[in-house]
Amino acid sequence: MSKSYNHSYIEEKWTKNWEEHPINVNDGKRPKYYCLDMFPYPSGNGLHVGHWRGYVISDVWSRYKIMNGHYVIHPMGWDAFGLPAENYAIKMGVQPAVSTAENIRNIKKQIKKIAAVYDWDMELNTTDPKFFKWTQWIFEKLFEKGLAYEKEMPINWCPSCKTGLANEEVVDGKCERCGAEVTKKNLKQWMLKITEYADRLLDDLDKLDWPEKVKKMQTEWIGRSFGAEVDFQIDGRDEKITVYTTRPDTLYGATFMVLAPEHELSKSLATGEQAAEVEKYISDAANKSNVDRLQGKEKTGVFTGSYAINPLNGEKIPIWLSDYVLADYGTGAIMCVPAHDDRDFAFAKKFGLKIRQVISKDGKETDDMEEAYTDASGTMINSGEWNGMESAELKVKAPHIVEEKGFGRAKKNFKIRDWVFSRQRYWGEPIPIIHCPKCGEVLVPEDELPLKLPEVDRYEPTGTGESPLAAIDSFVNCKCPKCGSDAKRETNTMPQWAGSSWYFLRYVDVNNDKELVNREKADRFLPVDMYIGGVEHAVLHLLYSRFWTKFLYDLGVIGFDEPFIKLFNQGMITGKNGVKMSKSKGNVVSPDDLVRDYGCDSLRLYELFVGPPELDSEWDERGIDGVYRFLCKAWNMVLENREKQVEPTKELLRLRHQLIHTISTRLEAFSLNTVVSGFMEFNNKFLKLKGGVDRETLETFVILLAPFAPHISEELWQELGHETSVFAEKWPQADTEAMKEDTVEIPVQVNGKIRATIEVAADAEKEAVLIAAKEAVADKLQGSVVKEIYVPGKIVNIVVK
RNA sequence: GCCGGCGUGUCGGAAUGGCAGACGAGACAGACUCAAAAUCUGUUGUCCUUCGCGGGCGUGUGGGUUCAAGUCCCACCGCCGGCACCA
Repeated sequence: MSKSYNHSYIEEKWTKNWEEHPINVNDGKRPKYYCLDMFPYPSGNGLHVGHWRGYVISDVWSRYKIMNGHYVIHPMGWDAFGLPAENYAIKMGVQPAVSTAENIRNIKKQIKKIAAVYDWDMELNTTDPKFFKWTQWIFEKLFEKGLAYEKEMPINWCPSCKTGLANEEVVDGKCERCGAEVTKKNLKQWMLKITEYADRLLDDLDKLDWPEKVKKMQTEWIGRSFGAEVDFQIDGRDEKITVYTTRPDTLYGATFMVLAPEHELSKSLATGEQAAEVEKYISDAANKSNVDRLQGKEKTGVFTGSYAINPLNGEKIPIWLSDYVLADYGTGAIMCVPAHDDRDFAFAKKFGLKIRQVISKDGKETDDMEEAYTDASGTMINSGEWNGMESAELKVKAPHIVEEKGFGRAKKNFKIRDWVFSRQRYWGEPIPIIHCPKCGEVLVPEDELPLKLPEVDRYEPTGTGESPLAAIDSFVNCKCPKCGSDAKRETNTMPQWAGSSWYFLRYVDVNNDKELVNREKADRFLPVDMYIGGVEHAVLHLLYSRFWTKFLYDLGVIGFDEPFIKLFNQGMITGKNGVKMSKSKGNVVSPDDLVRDYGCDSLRLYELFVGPPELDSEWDERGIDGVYRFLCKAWNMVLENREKQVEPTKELLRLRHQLIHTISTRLEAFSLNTVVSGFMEFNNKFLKLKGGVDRETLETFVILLAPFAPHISEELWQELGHETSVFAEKWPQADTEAMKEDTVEIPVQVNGKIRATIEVAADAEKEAVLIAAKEAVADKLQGSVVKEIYVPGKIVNIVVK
C-alpha cells in the first residue's frame, strides 16, 4: 500500500495535459461567467502565500462554474506602471520597461504554479502601448466631454529631495525617504470630474451584490448631503457671505458665523483693532501642515470685528475665523448654531458666544445646556413664525422656504473631490495633450495614439517638481496639430489608477487595434460576474472603475454601467501574531518551496483551510501537513476501493448525497474552509466503512474534489477508468430524499440540561418520542412536568417544577 | 469621537436559537522498528469523583429575553480595520 502519492509527477503530467486539452471551452452555446482577480503589480519581490489566497479562491470558483456548464472568462494581467518600478529602475540604473518585463516573467512563472485556469491568450499589461493607447483614448474622450480640466493644486513637496510625493510616501507629515518635513507646492494638475458622476455612483450602489462594508465606505467617501445655501449680508457693506448648512431649520439659532482662514473675504473683514490678530491667524493657518491642523482638537479662532445680518430675524451676529471650517467644502463659511452642533457649541463655550436653543424635546427651554442637542427631532422654539413646528419636518421644508424668501436656495453637497489625474513622474501613460500658445490645450490626434514614452537614460525627478519628461526636449517640443505653431507637450503622466480603471473591459478583446473593445464581444462576455481581491481597494480603485465604466456607457462603447456585479474581498494572510508579511519583517513565506515539498493541490487546500476566506488569517507552517495527509488518505481510499465492486447500499447512497449537499452548500456560501473540513470528515467516514465504498460514490467524491485539488482529482478520475477530463463532468445534485437518515439520536434535556440520548425513527411521532424520552430520564423527573418540547429530529426538553 | 468586524480549548478554527469545541495542528500514550522518521491506533476544555457510571463549571465582562443563548436584546471591556472638524 502506498503511503503517499507522487504529487510532483501527477501535477507535471496534468499541467501539460491541460495545456494541450483545455478544460474551459467556449463553444458558443455555454453561458458565460466572468470571474476576475484584481490584477497584480509585478513587484520584484515575487509572490508570497498571501497573494495565492485570492487566486486560489477565484480559481476554485471558476472551476466550479465550468462544471456547472459555463464558459468561464478567467484572465490575468499586469498593472505594471507606477512608482516602485520607477524607483527600482533609478536605483539599479535600468529602464523601467526592462525591469518590469523581468518581474512579469518571474511572477508569471510563480502564478502558473497555482494551476489556475487562466486564459493566457487574454493576458494584458498596462504598460504595453497596445493597451495604453486606449487609456489615452479614454482621456481624450473625457477631455472632449469637458470632464478633464487643468487646475492649480497643492501637491506634497519634499524640499530636501526636491520632488513631489505621493500620499503613501508621506509618513506623519514627513518624507518617507529623507525624513524632511513635507510642505505643499502649487502645481497645475489635470483633474477628472468624478463629481459629475457622484449621484449615479452613489445611487447605483443599490444594484450591486457587494459586501455592505464596501458599499458603506463608498457611500461615506462620496458623502452626499442635502441642505441649503443661505446668504448673509455683511453689516455695513455691500457683499454677502454665503454659507452651506444641512440644518436650515435652525436658522433662528445662528448666533455667529465662522469663515475658513482661506476664505476670500477673511482679510477684508478685519476691522481696526482686530487687523493684526486676524492677519497673524491667517498666516499661521497657511503655514500649518494638514497634519498639525487636524491634530489640534482644541478649537482656535479669532474675531474679525465685522458682523453679518441673520436674514431671517435681522439680528447682528459676529463673524469669526477658524480653521475648523474647511475652505474646500461647501462655501468655506458656516453659520453657527451652537445649541445644535457639537463643534459650534465647543467654539461658543470657549469664546463666550451666545447660545440660543431653537429645538426642544419637550417644548421648554433647557437651562444651561451642557452639550449641543444635535437631533433633528423636537419642537421649534425661539423661532418666530416657525415656533411649534416639528423640526424634522421643517428640516426638509426649510431649504424651500429660504428659497421663496429670496435669501437662499436648496443645495446638495458632496465630500468627494475631483480626481487629481496627473503625476510628475516618468513611468506612466503620457497625457496626450499639446499646449499651443495660440490654441491652448489641444489633443494629440487619435491616429497618433499611442503616444509612447521616450526612451532615455535619465528619468530622475527634475528638482523643480516637474515631470522628468519636461527635461527631454525631443519629447516636449512639437507642433500644434491644429495650427502648426511651435508647441509643447504635456509632460505629466497618468496615475497608476488609470490602467486599472478599465482593464477588465479589454481582456475579452486584447488584440483589437481599432477600438477599445468590440461592442459585440463586450455585450457577450461582460460585465464581470465575480470580482475577487483585497479590501484595500474598497474606495479608490473600485470607485474609479465604476466612474469610467459609466462614462464609457454614456459614450455607447459598452452597454452596461456597472463593471462588477459581485465582489468578494478575501482577508490577508499574515505572519505570526497578525504581522503583515514583508521582506523587512523577514516573515515572508514563499509558495514555491511548499509546492515543491507538498504539491500545488496541498497548498491550494491549505490556503482555503487556514480560515474563513473573508477574514485575515495567520499562516501556520505546520498546518499544511494536515491537508497533505488528507490528500494521501483520500488517494489511498479511492484506489483501495476501486477494485472492490461494492454494492451501493442505502448507507452509501445516503453518505454520497450528504457529501454532495455539504460540499455544494458550503461552496455556494463561500465557506471554503469548511468545504475542506467537510471532505476530511467524509473521507474519514469512508475509511471506517467495513464494507468499502461503491464506485459511484468514489466518482462523486473525486468530481466534488476537483475544483479544489484539480491534479489529484484528475489523476484519480483517470485511475477510475475515465478517458475524459473530470472537469467535463457535471456538478452533481444532491437527492434530499436519499440523504435522510432512518433513525436519529435525540438528546433529552430536563430543564435545559442534557440527561440522556435516545434513538428514534426519523419520522417518529411526537407522542412516541416524548414517551421514550420520559422513560430515558424517568429518575430525573422529580416534581410535576410543566412543559414538553420536541423539535423534530433535534431535541427534547422536559420542564419540571 | 463615529462607523464596521472580531473576541470560543495549547494553537488555527466548527456550530439555520436546539448535544459547544466539527475538522486540522500540537501534545501524550501505544503498535510497527535495532533505532528514528513516516505510518497506524487511542487520549486530549476544566474541576469534582468512591475511577463504575456520574456530576459541577465553561464561548471577553455584567445583566436580560427564552423551555433552550457562542448565537437574540441592553450596558461595558479589549483587539483589528475604515473615516475623522464635511457644517
